[in-house]
Parts: sequence; C-alpha cells; structure tokens
Amino acid sequence: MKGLVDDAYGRLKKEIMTSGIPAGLQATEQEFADRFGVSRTPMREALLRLSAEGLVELIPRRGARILSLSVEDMREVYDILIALEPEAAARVAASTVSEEALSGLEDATKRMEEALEKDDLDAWASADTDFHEQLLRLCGNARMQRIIRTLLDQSHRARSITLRLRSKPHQSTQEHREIIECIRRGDLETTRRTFREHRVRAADELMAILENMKHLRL
Amino acid sequence: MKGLVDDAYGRLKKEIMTSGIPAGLQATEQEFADRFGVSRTPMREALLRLSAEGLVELIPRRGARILSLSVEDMREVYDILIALEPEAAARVAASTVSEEALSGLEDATKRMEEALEKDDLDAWASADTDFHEQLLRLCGNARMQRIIRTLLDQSHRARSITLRLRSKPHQSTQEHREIIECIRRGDLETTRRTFREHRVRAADELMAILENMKHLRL
DNA sequence: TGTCGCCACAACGTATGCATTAATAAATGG
DNA sequence: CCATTTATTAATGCATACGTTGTGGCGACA
Repeated sequence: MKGLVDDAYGRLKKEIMTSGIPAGLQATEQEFADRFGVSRTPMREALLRLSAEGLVELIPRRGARILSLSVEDMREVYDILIALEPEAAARVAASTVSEEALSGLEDATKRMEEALEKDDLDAWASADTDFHEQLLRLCGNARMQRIIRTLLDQSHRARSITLRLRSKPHQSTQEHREIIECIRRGDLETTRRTFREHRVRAADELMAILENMKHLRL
Repeated sequence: MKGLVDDAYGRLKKEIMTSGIPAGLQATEQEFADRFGVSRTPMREALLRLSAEGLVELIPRRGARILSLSVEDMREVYDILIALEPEAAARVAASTVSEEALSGLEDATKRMEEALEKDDLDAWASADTDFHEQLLRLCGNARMQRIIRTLLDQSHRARSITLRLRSKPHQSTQEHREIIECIRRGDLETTRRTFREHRVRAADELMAILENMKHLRL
C-alpha cells in the first residue's frame, strides 16, 4: 500500500464506479473517514481529488456528496473527448509507432471480438478500455494523457451502467481496426476523422440511453 | 479573505507567474508555509493544487520545486489548447450569442488595438486575456472551461516572459475580429478553423522564441 | 399561530504533535 | 582508501485537538 490517501481514494473511487456506494449519497468527511478506517486528513485529500475528477461534490458544512451521473455531465465529458482523443490519436499516427505497439492494439481489438462472440460484455468493456489506454500511452503529451484518462474514467462509469442496455457494440471493433490501419499508414488526417466519428457515434448512443433513464437518477 | 488555502495558493501562484519566485527554487512544505504565514496543512493543499496545474512539482522527501517552463511543457500546453479552444469557440458559434456578449468581445479587441498603438504591451496582454476569458465564459461546458482556463494560465506565464521579445502582435487583433464575425454569423466550421489557425500561429511564434531561450532555464 | 432571534451543536478549516521513513553522514571492516 | 552498513536527521504522512462559523432548533414575542 502506498499511502492512506491513495488507499482511500482508490477504494472510494472503485465503489463509486461500481455503484457500490449509491449516487446521491451524502456524508461528512468524518463519516467517509470512518468508513475507510483513516483519519480526516487523508480522507479529505482523497475527496479533494475525486472532486477534481467530478465524481464527488464537496458541499461546505454538509460534507461530500457522490455525484449522480447526469446526461448533462456525460455530454460535457464526451464533447471534450471528441475534441481531444482524435487529436491524441493523430499525434500517435504522426510519430513512428513500433510494430509491437501496433500488435498490442490489435490484440486488444481481437479480445473485444472474442468477448462479443462469447457474449461476455464485461470482458468486452475491459478490452475496449485496454485499447484506449494503450493508444493513450503512445501519445507523448503527458498533460493530454492525464486529462483524457480522467475523462475516460468518468465515461466508464456511465458505460458500466448502460452496457447491458444497448445493442451489442459490433461496430466499435471494426472502427478500432480502421484506426489501427490509419495509424500504421501514418495517415494523420484520416486517423483524426475516423476516431472522431468513433467517439461521436459512441456519444450519441450513450446519450440516447441516458436520456431514457433520466428519471432514474444514477 | 476566503481561507488560508486560497490565500497561500493565490499568492504563490502570482509570485510564480510574475517570476517573483525564481523557477527551479526548491523548498520544503514547512518553508513555503512559513513564507506565507500559514501552517503546513493549508500550504500542502495549495501546493497540491499548483502541482495539478503544472506550476510546481512535489518531490517526495525534498519538498516542492517551482517548475521552470520548458519548451516541451509549452508544446504540450499549446497542443491541447489547439485542440480544445477552437472546439469551445465552435460551441459558442453554434449557440445563440447575445449582441451584448459580442460587443464585449469587440471591446476587448479594440482595447488590444489601442494598447498596441500606445505601445503598452501589458495592456495588450491584459486585453487579450480578457478576450479569451470572455469567450470561454460563453461556452456552456463547465469542465471544458476549467481545463482551458488552467492551460491558458500556464501559457500566460510564458507570454509574460516572451512578450517583449517578439515583434508586435498586430495579426492577433485581426484574427480576433474574424473570429467574432464567424461567431456572429453562426459559422461553426469557419470559427473552428480560424481559431485553430490563430492558436497554431501563436504557438509557432512562442515556440520559436522559447527555443532560442532554451539555455536560460526560465 | 407565524416569525424573528438566540443558542447549542456540528462540521470544517487550521494548527500541531508524533511516528514513519528516506536520505545523508559516520563508522567500521576489508 | 573504498565499500558497506549503521546511525542520525529531517521531511513527510497521518492523527488529533482546537477555534470558527454556519445551521437548525427552540422559544419568545407579535
């Protein structure tokens, strides 16, 4: 264990992500601290981080509240992703990428296909995350990486809820293959465009589902 | 005063921005705390924020170091701005903007021109910041606003140093006028393109200057 | 009965003390 | 004289105590 802050941060984040703690829940710093067996100091720092990531809201005098993921929030997250991720991918395409890295991407995509055949949606999601994470790591811009990673995290929270409410994501894997090819060819412009379309489509689908669930307050 | 954290944060940030504290300086949390007359707890939180903004680096066991702005860092910052700000501007263009808001933008641009005629570079920089800040406020995406604002802050640090080392920025004001017109027409695509070119040009100029000053370690 | 004001409580912001641990210096053995 | 190990120091991470301040409840007065 690296430290109580990371511990509390990681555990609370996981609970929020998996809806182990219901959205909307509100408690004082002390109560959160008790729950994770730490004192207020590290708990406070953990909550501060989560608040910066948009998972938690700190309400003066009332403690912290687990934010429910609203359609509006997801729209914000995806709008930024739509602008940034294609740019990051284009940067990767512009650089020289090792064949090893490319096969890593292909492997992740293949795992997505296999998972789909087996109807294992969790494995699919995990492989999809892996694909995007690998691509992210190839982008040299550390700041961009951090920003995108935080946004992806938030989008994953929504995905974990909607995963079983949508038709199977066959198209995604095909788009991933196209993106890999664009990168291999070093075709900057097509990479950007393809990735953007990939994200726009994903966003539209997600928004439609969330819109229907709006009243449920997730 | 709102709190010792904001106080320490704001003061240290200002000092870094104006080079009141030299880049590269390294001190313990306690030393920073003493300097601003607060205890370690709020000082730590302030340093944490500045670290998230990329202005200081927290080195385990050695305290905090004021980061010198490197060419590489500025390249990162601008690459993200180039991707995000045009998108934000396009969103503004897509929405209905009040004539009042537009005239606010025009006013800022006019102040830039006047400042240039008077050779008042500080006033020019201030008006330029104002233009971008106003535009930012019109963009409905709160997350995007925060991200861009943080990046702009960092770019301003570089600008304050290079401001007097470059030829006078006549072209910027013209580009601002074009952008305002695009937004008024609601021309989404041209807004995006024009703004992107605006940023790309600014980035290129800045990079060229910083490249020449590389050895100075700012 | 409704409203205004006061009081008690609770949460937070801040300060501080203590234990942990990494870095540096010292000491010992080769 | 150098390498290795140990001891010391110092900075952090964490816990906790305290003062401040906002909030909600209770009572008094209109």
